Amino acid sequence: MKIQSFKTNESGLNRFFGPLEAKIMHILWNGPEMAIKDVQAKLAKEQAINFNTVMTVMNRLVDKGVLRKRAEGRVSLFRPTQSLEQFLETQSKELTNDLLEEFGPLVVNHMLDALEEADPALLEQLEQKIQALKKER
Amino acid sequence: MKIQSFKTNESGLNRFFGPLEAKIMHILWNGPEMAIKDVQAKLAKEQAINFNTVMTVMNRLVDKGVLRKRAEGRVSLFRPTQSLEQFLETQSKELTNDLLEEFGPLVVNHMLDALEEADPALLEQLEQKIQALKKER
DNA sequence: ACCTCACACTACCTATTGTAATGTTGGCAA
DNA sequence: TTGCCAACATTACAATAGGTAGTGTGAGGT
Repeated sequence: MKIQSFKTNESGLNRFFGPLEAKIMHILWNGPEMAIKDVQAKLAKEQAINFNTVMTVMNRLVDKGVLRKRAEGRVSLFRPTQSLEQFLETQSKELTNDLLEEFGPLVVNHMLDALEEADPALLEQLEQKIQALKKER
Repeated sequence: MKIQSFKTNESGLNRFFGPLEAKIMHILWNGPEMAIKDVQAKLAKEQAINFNTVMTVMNRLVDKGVLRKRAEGRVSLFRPTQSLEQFLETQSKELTNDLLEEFGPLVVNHMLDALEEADPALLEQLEQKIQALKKER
């Protein structure tokens, strides 16, 4: 399985995951390989949560291919299959390609409008990358 | 309600709608204001489909705000609230903004890589737009 | 008066996500 | 040795989204 939907009404990891899934991924991305109990303990700091609930969701994340499970004695240890950076890289690339495929030039204009308002520095970066690309040819 | 999810494993209108919803929107975007029966007739050319099914889905599209319903005698006529062009414009803008918000500079790079491969002409367009923006200031 | 047609209402199915009870098993303690 | 407990597996239920469709209702024409 794979991530296959980007939510426009959420932010951060919640754009790719359900709320509990997102919290779990956040924890696993900001710590070492962990057992279910460890994740539960971290989640419980905010809100009491059932062990089995955490287990079910973590196993589903394994099914989806975003977590990897490894047996260590009778305990299962979980860690993301990709680093957060890789994940964001993969997702943003996929989304960018999809957007260009689907909308083509429309997106180029929106991109510029958005860049101009939000972050003129990125505009500079953009121009320089274009120059660089031109030189390559 | 509003569109709130962009599917990466689909294409065209199916990125924003369910498969039946997408077919219905396609029909309404490529024809005049229509009654349920008209839409059903068009759908039935490919595949027999129940009148009530079409009605339910069309009413849900009204709830979502993408269709508008108008009583004409005892018949209800439906049409999109936005033109297809406006819809795509809105969606691509929203998505572009979200992408930049979420990923910032990452997206700028992917955008360029994708543009270079897919459509070098867009690269030119991009550069010219940047020049134009710079002059404005 | 009644029948038909369009619409409304309701319900069920599948999938996704959150939630949690119940079942199973293997290793350690008494 | 026996038996309990911790961790895992299995199963199930709720909510939401979307596809499907039966049943109910009401207004117009016959």
